[in-house]
Amino acid sequence: MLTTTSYLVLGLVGHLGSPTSYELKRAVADTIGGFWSVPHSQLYAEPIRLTALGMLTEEQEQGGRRRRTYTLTDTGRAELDQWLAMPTDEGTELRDLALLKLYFGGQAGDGAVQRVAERAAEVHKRRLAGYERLVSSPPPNVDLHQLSILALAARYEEEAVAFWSAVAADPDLT
Amino acid sequence: MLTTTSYLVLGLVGHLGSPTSYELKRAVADTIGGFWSVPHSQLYAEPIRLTALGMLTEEQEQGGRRRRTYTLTDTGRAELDQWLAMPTDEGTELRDLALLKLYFGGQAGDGAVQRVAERAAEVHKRRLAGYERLVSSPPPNVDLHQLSILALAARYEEEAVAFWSAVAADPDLT
DNA sequence: GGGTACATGTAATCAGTTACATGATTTA
DNA sequence: TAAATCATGTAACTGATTACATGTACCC
Repeated sequence: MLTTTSYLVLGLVGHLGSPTSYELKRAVADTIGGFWSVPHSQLYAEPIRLTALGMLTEEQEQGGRRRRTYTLTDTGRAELDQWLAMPTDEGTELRDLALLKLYFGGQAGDGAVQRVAERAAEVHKRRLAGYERLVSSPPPNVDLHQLSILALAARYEEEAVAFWSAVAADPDLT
Repeated sequence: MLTTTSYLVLGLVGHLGSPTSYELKRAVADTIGGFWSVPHSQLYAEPIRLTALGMLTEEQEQGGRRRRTYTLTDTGRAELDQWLAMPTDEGTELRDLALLKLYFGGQAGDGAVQRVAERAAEVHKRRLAGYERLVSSPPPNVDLHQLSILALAARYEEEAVAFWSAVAADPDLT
């Protein structure tokens, strides 16, 4: 019934207190987005569903932008708690278009693998720099668990930079 | 128009020659699944779409299981080539339910983070073992690009094991 | 005061998920 | 020959994607 997106929203609302959809969007873009992305339209649609289910309450501004702010209900809090406490057997899915292209690299034309690899190396360098900036000067209301995740993500990005640099240097992996 | 799933199917059909949907399913489960999963129903539905678009041809067995085998058309091959040659700006998304739960660990009840971490450590140990087995004795028709990806995935799994073990040992990260 | 970027949402379409269902092989 | 598992598919529903659209604030 509830999807992962639902729990993500419940968790964020719990963490942020009484955010608007736009604030959810910002929070996702800043941090979670790296390992669980959600398009912003979902961050408008999902709170509405959750409100209908009694997991959130909605309060709308009168006048101005007429923004809606959401807060957890006791039901929503209980649902979130129970989900957080349940271990999962799913591992990590390294969803990555460039890896998918490399996977089929044997079928690619001349130079294709190298060009893909060069771009991927750049992308991961940028992300790595971003994470390092975040870890060294974290925004307010980022806690230790969240920081540790950023550190793990940063380590992955390091691996990825090394990996793609090697592929770019020797696209046929001889 | 074409989705990533489309290209995944085109790539697999190109790689395997003339697979059935079931063979696509096996190929995904064995290797790609770790970094780009697709439910099996899509591996039945998508080739039908691609056939309608003229990118695949379908041949159906008479009698027996009446399986359908697919092969690339020239159009399909061209579409795949062009996609493979195009670099992408998207990075890796580390889609991981356990990380998401840990992200909200500050809101979780007593012992929840630890239990999630213990399970996650086990899951990643198993995956690591699986990748190592694959790398040391790869199945036939796995090429060098694919092997290198498995090696990268294995390195991530090592990181993950270390990460989750540390969290399990000290859930509050003091 | 006009442009530009930020902020806030809605609508249509369709891929993806989930569940169901049954046929073919193997094995005990 | 019964049970279990592998293999092959279909159907319904809905969440996710994509595109559009407009309002508000800020800056030059």
